[in-house]
Amino acid sequence: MNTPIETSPPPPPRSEHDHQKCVSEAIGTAEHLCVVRGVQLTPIRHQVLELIWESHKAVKAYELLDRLKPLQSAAKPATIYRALDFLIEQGLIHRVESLNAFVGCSSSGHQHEQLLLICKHCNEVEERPATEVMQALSQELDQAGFIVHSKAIEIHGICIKCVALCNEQD
Amino acid sequence: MNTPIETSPPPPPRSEHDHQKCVSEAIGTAEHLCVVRGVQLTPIRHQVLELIWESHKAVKAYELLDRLKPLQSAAKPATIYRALDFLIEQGLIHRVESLNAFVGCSSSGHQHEQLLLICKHCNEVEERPATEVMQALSQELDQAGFIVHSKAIEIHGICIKCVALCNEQD
DNA sequence: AAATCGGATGTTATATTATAACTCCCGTTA
DNA sequence: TAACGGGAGTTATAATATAACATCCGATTT
Repeated sequence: MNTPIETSPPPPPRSEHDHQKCVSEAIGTAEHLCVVRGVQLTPIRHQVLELIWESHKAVKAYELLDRLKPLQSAAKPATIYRALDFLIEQGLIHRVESLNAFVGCSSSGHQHEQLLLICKHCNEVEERPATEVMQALSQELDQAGFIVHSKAIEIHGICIKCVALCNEQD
Repeated sequence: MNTPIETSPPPPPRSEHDHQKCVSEAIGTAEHLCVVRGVQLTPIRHQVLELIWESHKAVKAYELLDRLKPLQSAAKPATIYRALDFLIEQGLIHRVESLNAFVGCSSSGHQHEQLLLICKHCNEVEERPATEVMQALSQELDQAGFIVHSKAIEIHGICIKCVALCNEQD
């Protein structure tokens, strides 16, 4: 019982998941949402979103700038920050406040406010809807009489993939 | 039945609470903890802590620097950042990640990780232990197999005191 | 076609936040 | 006294972010 050679896709390089799928879903959703909302996912914004989605790691603005320059030779800090502002407004990326960095949002259409689990080892950021946490949080905020505009819930530590690999302390 | 003049303290300026009590408790706790832990709450560190405790607002590092200079003419950015690093390490202040700012911690002795409710109107920061939220969060993180090092839970909005005052949008 | 308008981008400059690296001082200890 | 270690002084610079104004370009109106 051999695996059929002709249909098996090449495995993703160093990771266990099909990252192309992550990217195409995210970009596809973004394109769709922007059409629906009547806003422009311009070439620059599209490129920045793609650069962010090259990995699940949080990326710095100036790192994005360096990576954008080969594609947009006129790119300056304002170029990046404007694109980031747009992508955040549209809920297509998260700003990771505790890192001054940015990461793609997997649930752009749905609720945007999630737990972010930030791994110090691999630097990847995992989003979790964490409905029970959010529910308890809503209750707490109601009790406090606090009118919420936005939430940043950022947990730093070691992700499950890295826990296995790293037994030295961080 | 007149109030006894000789014992009534002057009311705190624009606020409903006895802020001197906040300050003296915080400073007292800090002094005590530093002795217990065998670390030095040096004059500079003490002054920075006092400056932070002048209000419940989140304060910027360079704003603290400006306010420290009259007391420590040699103060430079490093002076402030070293003091802030120390105070954070000792759990005496919070760094508000989403503002790049700092605020006193009211529960220095106890658990340090709390909800921070950050009012956009008055800029004050309220800490809340929010045990139910924290419990749900612990469960969520256990389920995710994530080893926690630190948490930042920051909610932006309008606090209950300001909701009454401000009906224009923010 | 010309005028105009708004959104996006180009461009220059600068503000804000934070750290590196090296020195000095001072009190403790070997 | 010498060595050490923590705290602070000092200089320089890195990293992050925004302001302000000019230009371009496509859509709409005149």
